[in-house]
Amino acid sequence: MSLTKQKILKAAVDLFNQKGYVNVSIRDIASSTGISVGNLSYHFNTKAAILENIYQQIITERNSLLSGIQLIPTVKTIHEQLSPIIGLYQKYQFFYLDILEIIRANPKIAKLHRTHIQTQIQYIKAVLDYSVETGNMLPESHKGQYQHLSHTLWMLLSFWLHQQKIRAKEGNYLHEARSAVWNLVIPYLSDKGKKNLHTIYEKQYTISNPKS
Amino acid sequence: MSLTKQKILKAAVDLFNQKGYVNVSIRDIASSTGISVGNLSYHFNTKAAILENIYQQIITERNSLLSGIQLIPTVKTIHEQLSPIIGLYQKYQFFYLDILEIIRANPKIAKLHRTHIQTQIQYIKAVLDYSVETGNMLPESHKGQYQHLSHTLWMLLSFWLHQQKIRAKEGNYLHEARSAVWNLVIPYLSDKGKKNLHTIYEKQYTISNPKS
DNA sequence: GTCTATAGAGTGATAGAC
DNA sequence: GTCTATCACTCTATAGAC
Repeated sequence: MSLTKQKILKAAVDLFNQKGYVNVSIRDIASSTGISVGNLSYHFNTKAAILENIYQQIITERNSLLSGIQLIPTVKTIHEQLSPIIGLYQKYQFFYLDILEIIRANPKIAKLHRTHIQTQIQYIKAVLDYSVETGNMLPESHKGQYQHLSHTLWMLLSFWLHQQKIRAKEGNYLHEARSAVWNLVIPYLSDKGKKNLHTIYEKQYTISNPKS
Repeated sequence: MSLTKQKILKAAVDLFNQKGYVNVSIRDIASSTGISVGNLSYHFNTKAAILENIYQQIITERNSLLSGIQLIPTVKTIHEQLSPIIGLYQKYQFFYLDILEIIRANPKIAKLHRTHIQTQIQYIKAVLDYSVETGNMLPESHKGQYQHLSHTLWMLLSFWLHQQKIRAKEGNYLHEARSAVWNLVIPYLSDKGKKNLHTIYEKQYTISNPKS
């Protein structure tokens, strides 16, 4: 990809994150890149084309992130791996914040993203199942329990920034989102799992309380 | 409030729910109401004025709903009261779905809604605390646990429709949102609480599984 | 109260010179 | 590849007749 194309995409992501997808015009992107509208349109025919390229970028980054991950999830590795995952949600936050508008206007991305979400939830479920096997989590107490939990965990991660924006809470995004995840999981941890989690947070008083 | 004003607000809510707040023009609202743009502007100076009136309507309905509620929450009354609350999220879904765009463009509503959310979370917390007193829920196992849980419950309720739209799942909104709430709470229920919950769902196999 | 007509500022996208 | 100029359109809001 040409340098100009890369610069356009970078400027676009920054602007989208700042003002929201629908509030950024191709004029804004052009001037922020330092080129003319005509030139921008030469590189990307439409605004949708820019979005599609960014989405490809998101998928690529996420895949390379997941492929680099330890296959044996322990409490510690899960804790550490949450960091880059949450980081992606932040880097391309406009996509997750404005997802409803985006899929309304772009059926192609809508479909891709839908299966992507499905994959993510199943990935979480697999980590939970494996944690049962390694004795960090208790077995399901009723059928479907961990499917539900996976779904809620996904919601927590993918809407965390959204709720933070709405409530105008500024705190440490990574830290708080990760705390919320662990607090949700705690009741399902075995004694072994709890002990492992405690080791991670031992330097702190406890898993941080929400700021009410 | 004049009949015309009421008709405008009703048409506006319907259109906002269908197409999303930003995608509805005052022309759309006028023609859907069956009046001219000029006439619409006579009744509401700006699009923001329409939104503010709708927001007032939401608050009024919610207050009258909460004031009519049993003060002694049991598992059964909580279950029943979830229905009208979830119903409100559905009736004014555009507000919750497009909340980010709405607060971006309307600081006044942003501030009101922020304190409103705060109240809701504290209300949930109060219900949990009371449920501990009545023996339906276990005492907190660590400080801040139920504050966290209240927050997550609020997220689940307020983003449920959002995730449903994104994932293009059509199922029964009330039924599924309520199941998600109970599934989140189950690990914290006492034996008494579990028994009471079981009574409610006894005609079903179990609390419904998510559709994967 | 209700209408038509229009101002004025945006938008995405394109034509055509260099 | 890059630019300027412009088309064709949509939007909110208002002016002024009835």
